[in-house]
Amino acid sequence: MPELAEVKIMSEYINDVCYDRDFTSITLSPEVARRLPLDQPSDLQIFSISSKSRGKELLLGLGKDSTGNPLTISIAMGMSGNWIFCRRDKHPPHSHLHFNTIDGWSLCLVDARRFARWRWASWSSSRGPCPVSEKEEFRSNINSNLHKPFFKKPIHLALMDQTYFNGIGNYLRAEILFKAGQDPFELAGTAILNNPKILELCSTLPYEAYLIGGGQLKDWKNPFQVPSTGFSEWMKCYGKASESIVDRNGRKLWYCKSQLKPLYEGQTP
DNA sequence: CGTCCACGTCTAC
DNA sequence: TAGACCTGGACGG
Repeated sequence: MPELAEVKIMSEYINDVCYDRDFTSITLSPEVARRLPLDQPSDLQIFSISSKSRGKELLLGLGKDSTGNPLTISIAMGMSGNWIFCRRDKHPPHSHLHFNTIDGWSLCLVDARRFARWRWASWSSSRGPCPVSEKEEFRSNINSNLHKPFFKKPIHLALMDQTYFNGIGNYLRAEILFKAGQDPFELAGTAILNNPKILELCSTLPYEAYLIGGGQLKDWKNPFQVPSTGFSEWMKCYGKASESIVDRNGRKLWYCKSQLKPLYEGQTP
């Protein structure tokens, strides 16, 4: 579920609810304990929690270990992951990772489909810069690599690749291509060179989605419980467009032929 | 009841 | 480049 906007909202939620809290333990549900262990360092008795996001990746900071090294957990939220801060005796269904305070509260990762992943690590080296919080690095990372074979794939596939487009997912892909008037089947390198709107929208659209409270489509709900009314109107293409195909990776690509620049009219996949 | 579908990665032929 | 990994909601019979 969550793409850049939703992960950024979650990160701010975590900072909000964990501010000035003391945590003492990390616990896992039996469903995930074997597959995704997260052993608590023996010298980690009392810790704080702070959060950052970078594209679709979330990084929890738990202070430093006894030798001064920062303790961080890298988390990917999968399709249905979200966070809730609640009493320790009132964990909601499907809460699989819990950070427990000394006074009976828990920060819970709730994830019905269990696609979320976590590990003791810093930022993943396989993900590129964040198009929103590291806009210039995001752009230069792409512009300085445009000659590489990676950019010979169609733009609709390149946009889903987290090594360059960290944070872009299926609904943002559809909205970016649509609002850029971009033929989804043009090769990524030439599309990016000829249509500056693409990279610009990679930054502005996730930020817009963030400002209106995220994409509250199905199971994902803004943990701040902000009444989000505008999202279905903000979304112009995903789930609405006249055309869709299943892409090479099995994801549904939504696009609208009538919005393409004249150059591309009449062309077919 | 059943089938299809979902905002994402992973790993294994 | 399929599948594997999962649950639940929508919708059809």
